[in-house]
Amino acid sequence: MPRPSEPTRERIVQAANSLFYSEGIRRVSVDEVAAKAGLTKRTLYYHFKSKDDLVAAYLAARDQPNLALFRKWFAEAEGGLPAKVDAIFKNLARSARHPKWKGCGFLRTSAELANMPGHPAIRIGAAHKKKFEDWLRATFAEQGIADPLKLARQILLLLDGSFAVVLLHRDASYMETAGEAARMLIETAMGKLGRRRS
Amino acid sequence: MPRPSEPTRERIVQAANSLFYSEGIRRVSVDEVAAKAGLTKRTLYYHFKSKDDLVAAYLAARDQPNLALFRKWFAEAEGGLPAKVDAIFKNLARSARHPKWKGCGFLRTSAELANMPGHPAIRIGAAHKKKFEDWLRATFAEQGIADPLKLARQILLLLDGSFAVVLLHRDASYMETAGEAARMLIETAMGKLGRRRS
DNA sequence: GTATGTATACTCACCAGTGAATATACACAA
DNA sequence: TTGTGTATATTCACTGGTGAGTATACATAC
Repeated sequence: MPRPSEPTRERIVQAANSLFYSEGIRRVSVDEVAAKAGLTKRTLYYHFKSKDDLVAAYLAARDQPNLALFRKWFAEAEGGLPAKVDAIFKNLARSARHPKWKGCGFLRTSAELANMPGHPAIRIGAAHKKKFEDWLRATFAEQGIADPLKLARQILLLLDGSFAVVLLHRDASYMETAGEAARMLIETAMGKLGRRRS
Repeated sequence: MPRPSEPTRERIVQAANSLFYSEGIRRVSVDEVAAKAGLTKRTLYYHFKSKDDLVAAYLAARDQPNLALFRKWFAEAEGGLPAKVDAIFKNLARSARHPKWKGCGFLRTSAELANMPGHPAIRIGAAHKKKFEDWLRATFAEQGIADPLKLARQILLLLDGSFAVVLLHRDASYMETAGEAARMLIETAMGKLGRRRS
């Protein structure tokens, strides 16, 4: 059946997403992706010019939904800035307890491609993290925080650290530890910590 | 020439270390490791029973030296606890600027093997991080910090976060940002922050 | 009747692991 | 001191399997 066109491409990307994310890009063959999408490899190569191209599409497809989720968790949380950021880590901890969770697709791809610094997939990952950092920075700036970029980067470090550590230890409680640290850094930056000790 | 025995095994592990670290365990073939070590694949398989076994040996060989380096940087740094921990991040930033630097071998391997949670290589990586965390915790406990484990985990998160982020962005300045965050968390835990704002 | 898709069936390269044979060093015996 | 056995160490040549990418042909829609 010809003529599905865009739906077909979409189906391939979804199959790639599912397989690449859960098993890694090197371990999964193009044939497997094609089979999962319900078509042959040759058809897949009609829609994508190479496996690298497919990998890039896989990551590009994760960009927006991931960011949207973070923004949603932030927006829906009760409380001030520290609590709203903390909510991101709490929600992430919940996700991380699902057995199919395998860390951050962008970071894992960058780890697999560490010997190819200019690879398109890495640029997509870097852009993704940059967008998250930018959003945090803008949010902190709105709240009048003195060095919003620095704080945004610190939160990003805690976030990506918890992806890595939780993946290694399979212990989602590290996400909550990261959230607490984030809270504390934000509170400090907001100058709310003078009242802590006596 | 028989009779080198241990030196030979050592040479293989060093070749594996160099190749696996710089290109990833999946991308490097056993033949390549053997060639780099100056012998044939069959000889390599005399010393190691499988590629997985070789990967495990590669990581096991990185465990002690890595930890020793962190302890050395800590010990040699001037100043109090925050400054000594910060020194680890500063030194790491210096390492990370070398072009051959490719992040943390343990984390990258765990990212490549994310679909095999029980893999020996992952257990070695997890044990390595645990050792680092334990050392930090003990150090903080000696200084009378209230919740030394929590603080140790927060530092670990910043450390591993900076590995991941610097690898992705190829921007070592994130290491220094992580160091600042670590400093701040330690100072807060030491109760030295009350004097900051009027 | 030409664009767009899709499938069958291939090529060529690579790769983990093995079979069978060989070379060396050392122990002990003659 | 010279021979001989045995564990150690190494090689060459191979197998079975997989993987990325392609040549060619066929089908459908407009």
